[in-house]
Amino acid sequence: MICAETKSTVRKILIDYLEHKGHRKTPERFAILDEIYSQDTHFDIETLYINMKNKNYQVSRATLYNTIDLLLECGLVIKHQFGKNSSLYEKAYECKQHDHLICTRCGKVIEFCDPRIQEIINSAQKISSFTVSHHSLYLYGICSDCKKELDSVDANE
Amino acid sequence: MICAETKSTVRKILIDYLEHKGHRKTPERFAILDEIYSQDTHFDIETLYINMKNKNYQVSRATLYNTIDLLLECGLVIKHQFGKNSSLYEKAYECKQHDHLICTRCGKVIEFCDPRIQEIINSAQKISSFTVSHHSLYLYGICSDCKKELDSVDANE
DNA sequence: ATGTCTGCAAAGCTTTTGCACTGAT
DNA sequence: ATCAGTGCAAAAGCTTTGCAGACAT
Repeated sequence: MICAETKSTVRKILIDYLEHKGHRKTPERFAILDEIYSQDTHFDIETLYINMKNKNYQVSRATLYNTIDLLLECGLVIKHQFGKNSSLYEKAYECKQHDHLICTRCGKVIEFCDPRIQEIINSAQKISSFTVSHHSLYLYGICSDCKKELDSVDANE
Repeated sequence: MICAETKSTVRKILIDYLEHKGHRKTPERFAILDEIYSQDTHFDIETLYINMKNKNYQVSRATLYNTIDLLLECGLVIKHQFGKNSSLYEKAYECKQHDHLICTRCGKVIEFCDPRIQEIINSAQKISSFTVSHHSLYLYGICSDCKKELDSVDANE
């Protein structure tokens, strides 16, 4: 799932960040980081909570939220809101940059890559004088499976 | 704020949609549509609720949520989740296509346009066999004002 | 030893749901 | 006259907060 090198690199990033900010290096924070980097898909807080509980590493939801905030700040995690109620998160280091196609009917999420997005970001930064740290491109639509189902519903009307 | 022509066009779109789906043409639905199209910025449900209450047109939150769902389905409204807790909405007809730069520190939102996004959508549709109806591109970063503040904080450390 | 971080439970917010009533068809 | 749609209030779900105790420094 995750190579040892990535694991030690992200730990180092977190350590540097915590030291720079004067935060404590608690075991919970590293356990949460490890768990997140063992995930290969988007996850929500509840799933993370259950997964860690199942592995007999119990942390409270409050700590998960606190720690996720830290990881967001140091760029090790990205937060998404795909239009469902709960936020989804995703590890951010050494993940190939990708964007998301979301089916508005069944909720399916497909990832895709397009280097042209970087050109858009460069232009926008110049115009706005923002410093862009990350982005999310969501394309909402209907997936091919749902399209078929909708067509057959229409046919029955 | 809104020209008479746009107002009558979006009403017509809603009427067509309601008739096609066999839904009733209730006064609440048109009042909500009008109120949304008199907004010029992103809004949340609570703001919409308060605004309509202040104009002595009282509708329940439940009806607002129900109606917004209909308007989303017929493409007259777009839903955003900028990373705050509550969803933000925006009218969708005859709005110039635009995307969003979001300051992760102060929450400021700036809109920008880039036609190259359409090329990306076209490619993604081909590859995934999705039918994309709309999209949201969020660029997260630090705005120039916050950058100044952060620099002065760093200087004091 | 100190003060930050954690865990727990309660509170807060947004959104959804159940039910009786209203009104568009 | 029907039954979809509305309003209200309660419930549900996600996230934050307050406080006592634990532990990294």
